[in-house]
Amino acid sequence: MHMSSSLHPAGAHRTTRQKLALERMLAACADFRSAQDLHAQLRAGGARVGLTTVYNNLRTLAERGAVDTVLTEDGETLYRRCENDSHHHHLVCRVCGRTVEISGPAVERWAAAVASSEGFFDVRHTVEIVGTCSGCVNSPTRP
Amino acid sequence: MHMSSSLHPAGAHRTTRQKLALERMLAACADFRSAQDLHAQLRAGGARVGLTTVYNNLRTLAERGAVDTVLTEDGETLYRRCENDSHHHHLVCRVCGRTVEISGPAVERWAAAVASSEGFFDVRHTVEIVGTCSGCVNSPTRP
DNA sequence: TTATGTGCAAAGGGTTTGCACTCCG
DNA sequence: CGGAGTGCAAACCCTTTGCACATAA
Repeated sequence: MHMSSSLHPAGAHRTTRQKLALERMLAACADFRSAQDLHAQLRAGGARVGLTTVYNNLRTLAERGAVDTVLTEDGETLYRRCENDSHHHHLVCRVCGRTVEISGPAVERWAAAVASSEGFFDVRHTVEIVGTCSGCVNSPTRP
Repeated sequence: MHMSSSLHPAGAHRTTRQKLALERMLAACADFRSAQDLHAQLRAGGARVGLTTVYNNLRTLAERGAVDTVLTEDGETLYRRCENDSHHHHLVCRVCGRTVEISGPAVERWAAAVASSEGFFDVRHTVEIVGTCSGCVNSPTRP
């Protein structure tokens, strides 16, 4: 049995109107957005896209590592395009949502060291830092 | 209007069979457990407790800071009694759930430094490290 | 006694799945 | 054409809420 005919290379991806719209939307957004949010904006912008499709594509993009995901405490997943292929973390403003991508070789090393000293293998870690950004400290109202 | 009569001090807490059972269960568990899980174990142990009550009490305990909570990627909240009042993080085995409390002055300093260099204030952070513990690396089946 | 606590049943809310239809390649 | 992609509706799953009943103080 031939595993894959020359017609369909391993990860065949079709270009569809919906995918393009979603990718354009992601490219235009600076912060993390929920799937529902992105869908609503797409609809508002006149794009005919289903919520399921948005979920499907976001999941795919996330698996592929093309978008970052963050979990909110109320069980929502937020997505944002990576502007940086390498491993990194986020510093998020709790008021305006402004996000800064940060990388810290120090933490990476620390996490790996701690884990291996406890005899753990195949280690992954997540780090989220939230604070109030300078712009929001002085203005009590949301921008 | 008198805000509170002398009969009922601000945070009145009643001691009930259910609360005691839950607290005993938490005291006996070393790792993070889901509400459903704790409820199932209570039932299995013969305790007559409702799922709603478990949720109610866990929420209260968490607000009070008596238990730590962790969010899984599939939207579940896991609870565990705090055995350590100070700030710390967790190293969790993805197979058996074994948890090690870790503290890392290095990360704390790093997080604080990164945040302030970006002009953020009132910073909080979360760190979760997951890996496969030594006991689970060699045994493909779950304990 | 009485209001706090309990717990069943049902609603909520984000996400996934079933499945027939669409349309890219 | 043929199968990847789409999207409605319904299922899922964890969690919360409504409300009548139980019970600690």
